[in-house]
Amino acid sequence: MATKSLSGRTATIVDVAAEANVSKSTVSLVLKDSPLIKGETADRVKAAANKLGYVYNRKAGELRGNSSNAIGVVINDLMNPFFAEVLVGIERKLVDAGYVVLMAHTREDVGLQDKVLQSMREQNVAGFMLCPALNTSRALLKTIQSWGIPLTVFVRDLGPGNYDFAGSDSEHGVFLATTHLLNAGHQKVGFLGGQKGVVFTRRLDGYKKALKEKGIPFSEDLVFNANPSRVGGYEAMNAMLSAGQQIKAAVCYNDVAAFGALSALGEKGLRAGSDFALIGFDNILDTAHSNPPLSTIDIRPTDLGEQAASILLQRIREPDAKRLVYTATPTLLLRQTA
Amino acid sequence: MATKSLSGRTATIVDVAAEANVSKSTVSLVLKDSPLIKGETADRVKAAANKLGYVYNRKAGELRGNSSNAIGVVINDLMNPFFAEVLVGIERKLVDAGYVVLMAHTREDVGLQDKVLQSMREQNVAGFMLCPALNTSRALLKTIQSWGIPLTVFVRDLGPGNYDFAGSDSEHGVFLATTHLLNAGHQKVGFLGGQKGVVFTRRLDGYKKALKEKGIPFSEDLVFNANPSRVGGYEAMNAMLSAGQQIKAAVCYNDVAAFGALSALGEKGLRAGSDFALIGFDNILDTAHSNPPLSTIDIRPTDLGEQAASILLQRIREPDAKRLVYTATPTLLLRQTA
DNA sequence: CTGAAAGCGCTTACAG
DNA sequence: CTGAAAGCGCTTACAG
Repeated sequence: MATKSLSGRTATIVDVAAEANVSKSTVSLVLKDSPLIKGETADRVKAAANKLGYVYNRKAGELRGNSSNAIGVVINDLMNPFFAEVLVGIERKLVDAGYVVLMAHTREDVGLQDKVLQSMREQNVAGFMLCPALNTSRALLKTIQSWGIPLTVFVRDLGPGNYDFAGSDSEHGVFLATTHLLNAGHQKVGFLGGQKGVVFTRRLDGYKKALKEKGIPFSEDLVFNANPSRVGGYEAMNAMLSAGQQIKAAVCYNDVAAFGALSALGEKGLRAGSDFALIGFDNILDTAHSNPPLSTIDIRPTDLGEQAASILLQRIREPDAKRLVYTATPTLLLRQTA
Repeated sequence: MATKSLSGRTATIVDVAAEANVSKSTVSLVLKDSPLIKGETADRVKAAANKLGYVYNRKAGELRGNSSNAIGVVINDLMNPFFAEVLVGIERKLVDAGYVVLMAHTREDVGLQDKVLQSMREQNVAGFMLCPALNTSRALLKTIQSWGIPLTVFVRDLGPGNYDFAGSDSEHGVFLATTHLLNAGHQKVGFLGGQKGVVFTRRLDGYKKALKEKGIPFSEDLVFNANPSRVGGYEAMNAMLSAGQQIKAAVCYNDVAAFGALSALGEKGLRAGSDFALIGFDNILDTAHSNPPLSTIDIRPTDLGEQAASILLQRIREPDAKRLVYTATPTLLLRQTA
């Protein structure tokens, strides 16, 4: 029996062809459900493949056809739930479309980022989804583009230029949050957390714009920088509280910083919502059941991931389409902290 | 010039060979820094490769050599920070070892899980890292083993059997937490969150064991099942509070459920630590700055991920080594909620 | 120390 | 409707 002859070796289309008494071209055609092969033959081939435990060798197929079904996704801060949620959206969309995701986590290390990008290139990915590490040089854009592999940048942009991008309207989001706090009668609204990068600048711009519209001068003294993390938010809130400025309201760089702030507030016996008004940014899942539930700017993280992936898929289909962009419209979501 | 002749096409070792006036075998050898080729020749080849913008085609190399540098990692609940942290550990270890990770998220969908596993198999992965979806059949183990691809299961085991595994001592962890609460003088200690699967059973066993050691009878009435999520924890705590049982202490299935519980407590004006004693499980990053900071059972999630990856790497090196297991020793980490 | 040759497992025109 | 043949870009004995 043909089965015996394999002896350990994994079956190939040649084995299947022999077992089914057809040529390997026929097997190849059957595997992709080509209408060229008549039903009876196809059935025979499938039975043979089954019998031999044949597994398609995608590597060989792709080498020959010069195709690829892998997408390289690079994320920098998976410890932040926001990015985990975005990744879930990306993965879902990509897998639904028949792709497979090559994932890399670079923890803001530009050198590592270069390395994984290069590695993904060697793997011959069909496209890149990149959320650039904090100090990424704009030159990276040209480099990747010169490789001729579709790219969509997400969340953090790389400055002006002709590249596909999916993100949110940071400026408008913070504008909404700040305006809400100002309208609620707070004279001094602080800005808490975050410190560098394009996103920070945009968010601070939204804050400034809201102040300006109310005729309130911007003051650096109300801005408390910190890592966009829980610890960062915690420290920034402590700094804010001990600055002797009587600040009673703040908009946060992101939800995770807001959580840290909530912790600092609680430690001082203060309750967000009554003693201090706080608004986050992102609307990660955790915000719905934090203590207390956080008011935030909703940019639907998972949906953002799906949209970003959709852009890449469209770019792959239409390499010459003009610039593709998705900007999540932020929405003010009031819960209990403001 | 050779460069011109490529015209769009991407350079191969044949092009590099022509440019450097050597054979393609020599180029191949130079690319892997073989000592067989003398320095001068190697330099010439490298210069040529550089000049042509040559990119190694790993797919072709692996096809020929029947090797693979991709590891398939399947996660089920990336929205839970615990798994995100484990994934970070896995990814770090694997990338350090020169591998690339093919990641899939199956959101507890057994059908999807089968599909992605199959897809990864076609990609010819060098190994699998699997955290099985909740209702995974034990038969999956045999299936994957029959494929002859190294596998390490992590966090959720698949029952008794001869397979590599990395997890934590759930029973002992919950035992420590329960005992601590009991020793603190709490008569009624509740068990909050979680509801099915091997991990749940183990954790509940630890709870029972602690009670037994103190001569306290186990009562189903103190167990409040719920999804191992924030909402779940929130609802379970509400049920616990309104059960009219005067429960003042509880150990939680995991940190995320504990966060939900914290939220429910806060809503009722209760402060964990003084009004209610609460202990989580996992020690995810968020616990250090929750409101208030959560006492928990530390199993070092990222480290767990690294250990799990190490096991797979070792299995790849030594296919015939005997069963490899890592069990994180849980440690009681007291912060402010207990 | 380097080259010629065979082959990894597929796909894709091209015949018939 | 199916088969024979060439080739995707590498690697690896084998000569020399």
